[in-house]
Amino acid sequence: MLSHERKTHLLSLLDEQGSVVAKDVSRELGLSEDTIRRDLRELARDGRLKRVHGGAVPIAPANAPFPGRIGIATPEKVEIGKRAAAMIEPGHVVFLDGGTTAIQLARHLPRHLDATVITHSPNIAMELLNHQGLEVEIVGGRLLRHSIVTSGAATIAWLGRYRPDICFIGATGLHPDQGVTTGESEEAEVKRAVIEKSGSAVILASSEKFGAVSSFEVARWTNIDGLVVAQAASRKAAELFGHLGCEILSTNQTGSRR
Amino acid sequence: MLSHERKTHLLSLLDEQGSVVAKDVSRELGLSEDTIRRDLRELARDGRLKRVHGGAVPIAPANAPFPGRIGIATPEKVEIGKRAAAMIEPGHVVFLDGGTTAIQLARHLPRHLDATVITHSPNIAMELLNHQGLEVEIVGGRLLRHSIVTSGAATIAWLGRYRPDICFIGATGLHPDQGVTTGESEEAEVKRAVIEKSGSAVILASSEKFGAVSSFEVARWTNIDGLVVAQAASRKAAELFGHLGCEILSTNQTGSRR
DNA sequence: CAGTAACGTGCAAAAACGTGCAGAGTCAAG
DNA sequence: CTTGACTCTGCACGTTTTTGCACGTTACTG
Repeated sequence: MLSHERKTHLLSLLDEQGSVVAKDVSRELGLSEDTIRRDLRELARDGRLKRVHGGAVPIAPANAPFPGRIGIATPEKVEIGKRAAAMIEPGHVVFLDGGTTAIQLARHLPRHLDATVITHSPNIAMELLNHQGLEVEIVGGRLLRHSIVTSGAATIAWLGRYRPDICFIGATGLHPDQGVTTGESEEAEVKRAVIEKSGSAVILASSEKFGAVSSFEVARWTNIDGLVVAQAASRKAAELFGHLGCEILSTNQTGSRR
Repeated sequence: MLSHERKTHLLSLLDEQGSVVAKDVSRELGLSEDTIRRDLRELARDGRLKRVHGGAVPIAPANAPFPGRIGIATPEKVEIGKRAAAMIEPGHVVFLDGGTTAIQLARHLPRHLDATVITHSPNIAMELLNHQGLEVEIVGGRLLRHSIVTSGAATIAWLGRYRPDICFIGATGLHPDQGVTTGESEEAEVKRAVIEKSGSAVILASSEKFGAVSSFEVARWTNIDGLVVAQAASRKAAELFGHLGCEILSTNQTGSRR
């Protein structure tokens, strides 16, 4: 790994998570802390970040009023996003739901992937501007402020035109008996419609949602093909959802094939 | 293998992966590291890449300034945006074009204005998230990277559903005889469609566009109702466009209301 | 105020580097 | 066909950069 790659990695971590911890990065990359510290020192000398005890923080701490950046990226969401991104193959037509985990997916798509992404989130669309090879299709409609997605009758009608190969859906409740649920009625309708049209449906599943039930049903388990979970949560996921007929996908498991 | 082939290969690797490691490439191609290093050195001398210890990285580091943030806000665009924002009244249904000037308009909308904004730019939509009173409607379609708006047949079809009270349109050419023009064919079609559906059409007119002609016609002057210009450019605007039947609007002039 | 974690510096091994050089291949003139 | 100039490639060798470890110092934590 080149020193330059490391520095880029550090800066992007800083961008995604708001801070970096030298120890964590050294473990993640399999390098000594000294090396990471040296990199951080040099980046700090160049004014690219601010060095603090234990790691580093962005140079201008209060520079993120832009709402597109909201939604803190927990390591778990980053991991799930990365794993899900690896499922997308060249030529695929993919639907991407809104939400912080989906943003991580978008962020970790290979930079030159040749595929089509359909999304109803302007947030996701903006995130994908950097990906040259990608064709991006936006589903219009009334914008829901809270979740930064479009919804409503217009959105549903428009969705009827698409038949994605695969869709990646977020949810706020994942319960063995109650199925996949979310907290907003309109959003639930959109998710339902997407899942129905898609060749396969994959849920982006943070462990905090395990066992939870929200008010509006998105799908029964029989309609879900896969569940992307973090490595640390894969055992719990297998216990809860393993018998429901959907594949549990996490890093280094169940086929690491891209 | 020819030296030229190798160099092409190196550059494409760089493009795909964001960096190349001399050792890896030498192994991959079955050549000595010296040869690869020589190639890299020459490519670096020609300014095609940047040499670093261990390999090379792209010349313009992929520091990808978040595209939503780019779009320099010149004082003139800010002034035009402010002036145009003042034209929007409670209850209005407004169409907002994409572009840097339109972003300024969005940014200067009263924070609690009770109105509806229709836009085909995810950029604008994100900008409007902060405006609590606003209803935001996104027009879907294929995303044009360069201008950050949707376009294409789907967008045009979708537009058919709206009848905005007023639309604010950007353009790259404003010529007394040649009318309003822009540099992208698909975009021009969208702008045409919007103007046709709108109760009144207003152009956001930076003075740099005065007298310019781009390749694709957006509208004739007879279809344009207003031209928002900066104070400093208002005299020139009056000379050029005053006789064409559209109102020239700038701060402190021509009735600051509506 | 004591214990722990993080820090910086010096140092040595390893990796990568640049340069000079020799062998192999190419090409055109003789 | 031969010869000489030229280029490309890989190797040798000395130099520079990077990296991890050791060790003494500094900064947090309770």
